[in-house]
Amino acid sequence: MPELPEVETTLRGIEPYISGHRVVQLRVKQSALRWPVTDGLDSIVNGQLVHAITRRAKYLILHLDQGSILIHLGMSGSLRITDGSQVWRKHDHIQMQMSSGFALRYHDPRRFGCWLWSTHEHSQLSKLGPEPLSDEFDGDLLYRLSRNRKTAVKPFIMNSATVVGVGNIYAAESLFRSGIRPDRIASKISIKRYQLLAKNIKSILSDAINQGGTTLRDFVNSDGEPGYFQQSLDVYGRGGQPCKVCNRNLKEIRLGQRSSVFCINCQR
DNA sequence: ACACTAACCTGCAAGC
DNA sequence: TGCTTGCAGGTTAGTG
Repeated sequence: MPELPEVETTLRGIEPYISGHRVVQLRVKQSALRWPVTDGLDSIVNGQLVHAITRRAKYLILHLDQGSILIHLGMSGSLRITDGSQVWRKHDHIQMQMSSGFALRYHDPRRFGCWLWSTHEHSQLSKLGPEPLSDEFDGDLLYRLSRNRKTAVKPFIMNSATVVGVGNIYAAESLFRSGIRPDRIASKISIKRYQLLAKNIKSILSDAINQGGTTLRDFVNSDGEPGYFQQSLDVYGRGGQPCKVCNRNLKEIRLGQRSSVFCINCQR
């Protein structure tokens, strides 16, 4: 589920219940995630105040008195707020009980996410490119970084060293809206087209964040998964179906082991 | 430095 | 009905 808009929406949903409150208890039922949950995390964080929650790329960072917890939702993770007394569902792996009476529950069937403690900057964050919604990210940057790159443009924009937060869904959608084939070689795209692409990445991501906000009101004791696909997708998941613009059937290929759907007529 | 693959893990849908 | 196969929103470790 989690692309950047979902992570941002999760941050906004949980923030009021966690930030400014103290950790009373942390329970880890399953520590085998992408990396093992930091050993002894319970005793480390117990009693510490959560000062703030921030997001970097698709990571959430809980800032505590002595350090921070780096959380990633992987492919299937989710966070929700409970009153701390709810039964543990299958794949509920971690619960952080706060002094407020609310608790943060981490659910992740595929266990590709992480919960890591560090007293310094987390190493996972050290080589990340700019945030897509920041001024630092623009078409000029894409053009500059793409010189001499022989990779296809889709994996190029999904590479977190280029720009963070562009996952498979939004990569496909922003390339469609920009009229660029996903398999076009990155170095062969003009600066003008990269400017259009950067603009579309920004608008698609911020639209999705705004939509996520409307579908995620019920972060407390909610059973449903965070609303995700409310928006209409033009190409993602629509291989073989007609293009919404020209009606030709959309083509599906694989790039870097990821399915990539596009219109051979609208995207060049 | 770059490009590409395999790997982590479970659930689900499609095909036989 | 049941088994097998392939694929799924992400990221990194390893290979050439």
